[in-house]
Amino acid sequence: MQRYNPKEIEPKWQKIWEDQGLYHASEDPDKPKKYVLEYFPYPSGAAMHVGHVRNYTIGDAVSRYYRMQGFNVLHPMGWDSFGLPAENYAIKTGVSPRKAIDDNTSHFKQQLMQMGFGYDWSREIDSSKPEYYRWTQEFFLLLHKRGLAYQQESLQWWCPVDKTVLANEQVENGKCWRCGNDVEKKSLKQWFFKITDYADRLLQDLDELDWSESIKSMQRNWIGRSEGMRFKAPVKDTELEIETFSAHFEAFTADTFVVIAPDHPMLSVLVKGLPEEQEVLDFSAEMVKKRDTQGYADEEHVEGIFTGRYIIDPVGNGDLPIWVASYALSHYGTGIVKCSAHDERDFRFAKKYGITLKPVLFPEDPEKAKKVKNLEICFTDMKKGILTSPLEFDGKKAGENRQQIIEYLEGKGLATKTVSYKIRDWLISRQRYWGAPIPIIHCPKDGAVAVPSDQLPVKLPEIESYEPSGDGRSPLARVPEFVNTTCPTCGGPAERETDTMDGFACSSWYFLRFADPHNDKAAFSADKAKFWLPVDDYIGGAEHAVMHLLYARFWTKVMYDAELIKFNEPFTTLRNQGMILAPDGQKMSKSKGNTIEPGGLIDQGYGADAIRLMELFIGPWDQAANWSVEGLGGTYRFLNRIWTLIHEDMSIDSPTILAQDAEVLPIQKTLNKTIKKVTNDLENLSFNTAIAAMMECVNELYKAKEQVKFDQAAPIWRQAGEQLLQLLAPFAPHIAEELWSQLGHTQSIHVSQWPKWDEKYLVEDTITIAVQVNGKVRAELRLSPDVTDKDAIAAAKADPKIQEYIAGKDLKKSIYIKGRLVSLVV
RNA sequence: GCCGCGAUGGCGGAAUUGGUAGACGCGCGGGACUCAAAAUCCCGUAGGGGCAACUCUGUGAGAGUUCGAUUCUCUCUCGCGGCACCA
Repeated sequence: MQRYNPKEIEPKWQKIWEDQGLYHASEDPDKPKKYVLEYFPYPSGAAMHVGHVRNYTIGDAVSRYYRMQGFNVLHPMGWDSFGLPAENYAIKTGVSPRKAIDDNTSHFKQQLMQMGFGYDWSREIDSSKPEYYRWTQEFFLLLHKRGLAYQQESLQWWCPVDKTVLANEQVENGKCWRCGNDVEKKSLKQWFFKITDYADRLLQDLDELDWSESIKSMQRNWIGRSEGMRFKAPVKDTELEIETFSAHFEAFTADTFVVIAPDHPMLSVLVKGLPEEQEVLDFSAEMVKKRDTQGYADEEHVEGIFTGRYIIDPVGNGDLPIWVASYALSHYGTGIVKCSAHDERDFRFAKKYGITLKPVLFPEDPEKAKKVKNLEICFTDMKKGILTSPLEFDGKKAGENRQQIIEYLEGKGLATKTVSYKIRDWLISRQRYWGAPIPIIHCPKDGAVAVPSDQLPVKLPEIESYEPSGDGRSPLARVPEFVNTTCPTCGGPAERETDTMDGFACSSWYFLRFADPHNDKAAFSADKAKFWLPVDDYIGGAEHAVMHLLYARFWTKVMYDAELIKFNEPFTTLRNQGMILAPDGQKMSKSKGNTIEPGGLIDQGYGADAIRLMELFIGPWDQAANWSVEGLGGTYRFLNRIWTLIHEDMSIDSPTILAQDAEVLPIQKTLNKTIKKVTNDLENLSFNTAIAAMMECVNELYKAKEQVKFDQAAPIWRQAGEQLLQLLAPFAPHIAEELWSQLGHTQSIHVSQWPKWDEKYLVEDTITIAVQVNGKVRAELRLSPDVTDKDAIAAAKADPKIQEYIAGKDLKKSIYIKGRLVSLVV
């Protein structure tokens, strides 16, 4: 007998599928479409490990299932290939990023192919090719034209190792997200995208999306919308006016001082001419430096200095001193806050510097209230706290009167309702070589001028040295042929922008390019985009929760506003697969030396199919799991059992007519039960239980093999084998295809029609009903499924075991739950 | 601190969403085949008690709702992920 040998059959079918173009998608209007997408990977030099593979396995299983269900499936793959690693590698080795990326790409592609993933490779894209980034530049121009791209000189996070600026979200705990080194602040003129203009829509539209709660919550958190009141106040003895923002304004009459951020642009104006001017500015600069380098991690350590100025409080709390405080943030709200005894930080700050506090909000508990009054404790509960001031709200719960307080303040013209956000504009300038050049020309006469669309792409020149200049300009600044050009407006001499775009710009629209990857007239045709998009199933890791997923949503909305597309969210459903950890429960990493690569497992003989099954069988796909080599042995054994079952027992030349015979009924039941279970589980993405159901089916067929007279059962036997293979096909495509062809099929199993179950095989003549007495199961009955309530209860009461428990007692209650149990209460 | 998710045998996990807890797999124990091993196949496997039929306990902890709770409500403990001086 021929043994199951994945090493032989897997490469064979991979080649046949690719040669036949099995996964080529085309715009067929007769079939409903499904667009299944996994985030396009960065082709790094490191090998793919079993953790990465899970992501692609999910997408592949889903897309194969959809195809067999009759959908027109688009399942593409490409390369997110701009970015720092290739450039840093070039600096180290002298190998050009282009070459490094090309080498890595072919290696990565080969790894994907040996797993048998069904991608439409005719749609392969590469974000660092001019054919692609030409359109990334086009979208820059679109944002620029719509007033959403602007340049600004400002203090920016600067990574001294990567020698480039970073967006907010790319700074993690004061460290660079890429290299992990401490970041600094540097003043530079940079390009931004105005994502803040879309903050409200990005927030609101989240509600409609079929995304995991945790990702939605991360985005909400990141956008950080809070409603509050904005107070305007004149600065005493000056012509100046300041504005403060407060989301917890209910106890506004308690305000006794004001704090301003040490890096607030207004600070220098505020203290101008005062005797303490220099002292305040020096101290503030010191605080900013301290905060940026080491931070005020310890909450006890707040610092500050009195500015020498006061505001005249608009709500009548008198003259309030203005302090510079280390905890005030210049970029949140207005950067200036009115402070009171009802905020932990304000309270601590005031105590430290001996500033007056005046509580007006108290807890119900009189003991506690006394402590609040004596300033022993800080009370901040704006929901449950009771106000004593102003008079109109005396004795009322702050939480229940928030709206009334807003109306009160607005009615008296004391403050205006405002919304504040945490999200800041997206910084896209990179002082690096390996990115899409920003298509702008700086003209001494006309300023920053957009490169006309017909002059795109602004091509990345080939250079010799990739070393950043260190002065804050990209290596492109050293290429005169690139820099020197003429102004598109006046024709005079001008210079090109030397910054390149953040890699997240490329990934903010790549899902659209897959719809029309070879179009050289436009980024995509409206028709093709309309046909394929939005993405139906987007599958990826949670690491993209705020950056990529927020930026892509932003660009989509901009394109929608520009009427380039008809949808306004790019990803209808988002699935975040759980991480695969090393067997010891740690994250897999090269440095820890605990990575497990599918290539190695394939070489050992397990085969891609067993690995794919294990990726999904190991647990719910969205939960983390530890990789288990023993477990892989289990899925491999399962495939062997299927091989034996079909190869040995079924590949006989038997008629495919369905036998109706009492002997084959158990097989019919097993089969139809499994089809139903696997189909429903796939709809719910319960891959692990779908695989368990197939294992169960195989076990039952093994038993049936012993019991049933083989000859008589042959036709149903064959049908069982074929349908089982079809169920297996999305998970283990190679073995399913091989056995399918051995059974005599000439067309691929992957374009065969998904089997349907027949309910008639699933109805039972008798069912098992549990009988509970006082909530405990005491007996089991075999009854007809359509037994009436009355009969079921009567049968239960008549059961001798039940009699033992209920004899001579009052029956208080009797319940029959159809098909499940009888519950008796005595 | 805030937000989100979770806790079930020796292990990964299942349970039709309120209805017989532990499917399926791993591991372990026993058996068959074999001169032997591997591979394969079959049986057993939550814990305690009993020769047994059987019986008691059991889904992180405690309360509650219910005829009935792994599932719903509240309080707490622990773990994972995210954000964090956000006024």
